Amino acid sequence: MTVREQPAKEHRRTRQRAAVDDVLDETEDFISAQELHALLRARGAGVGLATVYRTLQTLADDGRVDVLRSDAGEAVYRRCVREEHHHHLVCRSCGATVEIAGPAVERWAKSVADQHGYSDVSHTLEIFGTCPRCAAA
Amino acid sequence: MTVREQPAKEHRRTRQRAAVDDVLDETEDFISAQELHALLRARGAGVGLATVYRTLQTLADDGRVDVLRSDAGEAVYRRCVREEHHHHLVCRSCGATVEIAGPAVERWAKSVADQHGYSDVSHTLEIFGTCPRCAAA
DNA sequence: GGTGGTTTTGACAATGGTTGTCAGTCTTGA
DNA sequence: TCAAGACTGACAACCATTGTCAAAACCACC
Repeated sequence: MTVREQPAKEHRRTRQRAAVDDVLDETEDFISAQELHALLRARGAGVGLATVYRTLQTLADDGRVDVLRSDAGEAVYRRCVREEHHHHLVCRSCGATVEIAGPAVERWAKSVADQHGYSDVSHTLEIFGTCPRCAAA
Repeated sequence: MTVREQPAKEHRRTRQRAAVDDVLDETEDFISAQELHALLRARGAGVGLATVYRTLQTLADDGRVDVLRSDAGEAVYRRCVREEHHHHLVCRSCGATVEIAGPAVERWAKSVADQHGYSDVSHTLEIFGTCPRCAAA
């Protein structure tokens, strides 16, 4: 039983928030505020950068998006989904990405956490390497 | 945690690096570069901020300190307890950290990368949860 | 103890993600 | 329709971190 039950205040529906929502709906992976802003600008739905940040913060506060920190320290966001997550094998050089399922790793992480009495467990795992094409070049 | 396979180059021994080392030795928890810099200044052993950053980066590259990202996105450092590559089980609430060795995961990551032809492989893996003490509170 | 070639340092500028500001705009309930 | 006030956007401010480069420190090697 969690104690934090903020009754998610009502917010006004605006064009900008709808636009951010749309992008989040279409985006499977974590996305940074900067990327989201660039995407919106590219598709013509201009939304101020500050507004993107504020909207994401609000969504995060309401528990409607997950927030992580990328390796570079950038905050990245993703629509909260309860579905099984997957990991990524990313090319360091060209960014080519392969999605990876690792049920064994999930179980391992869970059991390690259990052994130490940690509850409410989540984890992050990314694999980096050089893809065949970049290795050949 | 990120895997690195750089063969720890030799570095010169300087007053500044010794000072940073001392602080790390005395510090149980993760500490930010800014905090470390302030500490050094406070105790009279003035070390430039850029130098603190460089020293920590070097130590991290050599695998002699662990690097994490605080919730605020700040990079935080701690003397490595284990020599080999390892991961962390971190309490979301209080930051309590347990170091984890996962040889099976290392092998798994390697084999997944191999299957897709990726070379020069590294990976990051962190487990987050609520530690027993915070869960009780 | 000198000496020279490197490495390291530190002050400062630059970068880049994120947040603060505030006048003007838009949404909503009445 | 109308007023209250929530929301927006352009821009400045913040701040951790990195880049720069001349000066200082270090470490073989004389």
